[in-house]
Amino acid sequence: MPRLTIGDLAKATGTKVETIRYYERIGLLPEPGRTGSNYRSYDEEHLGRLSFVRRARDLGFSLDQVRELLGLADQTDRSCEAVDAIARQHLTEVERKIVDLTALRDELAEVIERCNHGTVAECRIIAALAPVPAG
Amino acid sequence: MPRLTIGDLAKATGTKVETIRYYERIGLLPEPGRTGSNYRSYDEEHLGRLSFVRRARDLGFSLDQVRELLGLADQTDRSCEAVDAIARQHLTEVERKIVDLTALRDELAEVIERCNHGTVAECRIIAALAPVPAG
DNA sequence: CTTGACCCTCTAGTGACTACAGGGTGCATA
DNA sequence: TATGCACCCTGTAGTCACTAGAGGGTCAAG
Repeated sequence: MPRLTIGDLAKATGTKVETIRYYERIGLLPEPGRTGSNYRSYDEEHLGRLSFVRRARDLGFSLDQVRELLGLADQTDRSCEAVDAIARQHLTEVERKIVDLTALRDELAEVIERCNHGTVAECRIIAALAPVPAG
Repeated sequence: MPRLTIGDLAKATGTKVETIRYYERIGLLPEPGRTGSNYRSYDEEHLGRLSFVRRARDLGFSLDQVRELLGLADQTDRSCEAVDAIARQHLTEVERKIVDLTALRDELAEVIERCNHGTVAECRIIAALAPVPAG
């Protein structure tokens, strides 16, 4: 089994070294063994676990959700109901964010559209923000 | 001119009291006068300024952007080019976020779709995260 | 034997708040 | 007059998910 330094692991997973140490500190990744000179020493299992974390993060799961998913992934003969629930909850959140941002975009676009490129005093963007016409 | 306590201002703008103090601390709002018992005392101008900040925040501008917009709003006879630029830049960011989140939603939905509600070992959601089939 | 790339720990910073802890003030009510 | 409650004050620390830096040790190549 080949041994990896933290830098190797970082390269293999597209993670910064500091982030790996951070994940270890918060208990998301297990403490690896150490070499004689106190360097962290990883194997394939660590690589798999970190890859899991990164893929889940790329899908927008929070670290708490990733922690839960990791815990569930180990209990292979349980029903995957809980996994499904976490994923669906996350999907709902993402969909809500899209709705919110879309409304925001429309409002912003409208405000910008109205700008006649004159002075600040006449600016519709500022007017849209200010509660009174600067009296 | 009616005087407002920080609580009045909070109610009038839908802002938490702590947030108003925070805005003052970071120099986004001017330090108000104080009463004999050291309570902050606000007037209509403070109300206008905080309303401006909140509307800009609701439109998703960062505090740094709000600071810039506030500075620009005071120079009424300048061209509103800079205002327009900030707003357009923000719009671009919002649009990029929508694109990213939409791609994310599609990927998540696909992963969830494939879940056959069996055991964790067979779970397609976990499989989509794990790099190897748990060998 | 020195240079440079890597590794270590520990601390503090980011954005935009939020939440205490530990006090003081003001007003109404019994 | 006491007391209770809602409000105000300062200051500090917590949130999330990292990121950056200080100040040092290790290792391989030339």
